[in-house]
Amino acid sequence: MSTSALDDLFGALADPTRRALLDRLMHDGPQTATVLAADSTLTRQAVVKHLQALATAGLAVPERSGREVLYSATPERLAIVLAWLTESSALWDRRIERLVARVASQPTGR
Amino acid sequence: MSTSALDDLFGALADPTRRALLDRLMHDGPQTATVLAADSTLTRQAVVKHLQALATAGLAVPERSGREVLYSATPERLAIVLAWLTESSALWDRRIERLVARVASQPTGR
DNA sequence: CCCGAGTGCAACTCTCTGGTTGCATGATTT
DNA sequence: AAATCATGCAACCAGAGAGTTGCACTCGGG
Repeated sequence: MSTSALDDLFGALADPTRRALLDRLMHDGPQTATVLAADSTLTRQAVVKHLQALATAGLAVPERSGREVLYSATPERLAIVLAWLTESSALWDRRIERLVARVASQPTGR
Repeated sequence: MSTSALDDLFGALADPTRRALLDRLMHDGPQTATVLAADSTLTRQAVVKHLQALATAGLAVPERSGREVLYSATPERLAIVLAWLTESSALWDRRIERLVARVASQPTGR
């Protein structure tokens, strides 16, 4: 119901495993779940679940390539978190508010 | 164990009720749990738990005043989230990286 | 065509979490 | 000192989340 984008985003980022996964995707580029699971203590299935969590939060996207599925990081949605951060802490610190205003003024896509 | 600050922060922010509570604290100033529970559908105890979650994340702090306990928002720690955001998305967008560098250059603690 | 690598689905366990209720404790005010 | 109001603590419950295992499916190469 009230599952807002922020819920999914913060929820996804609340798990250290997921943050690590996201980092790997961003640094090393698109990866398959089995590869990611290989140099992890986790099962492939566990990794898949984490990737799906990232996907529903909009932070990653799966793409089929032959018989394997590549997950890529799509961190554009982190802008939503940034927006909340600044908006909600506007009273706290005007500095940040100003900084964010600049970001928002530029095209968000890519 | 590995309960890092980010875990607590993102975890605390993942709940819409908690975000709403934090907003109220920031906008209306320090409030007591019973007051907050009054204009909410939740029990006082539920509110207390949420406030404690915010407290362990460092986003709020309880202060005793007579027989009541006032919770105040301490959003300075949101800077940690901001830091992670920019640091981890540095590859994604250099723009934000630059913006954050400025914030970091200024004294954080009031 | 068939085998293997990779993925998807489902069931199951365990723990954490959001929420409740009930009662005990501590401070205020009369 | 007593009644009151707010907080604190503990037990308890239902549901979500993290993780595992097992098996079925599908695509690609020999």
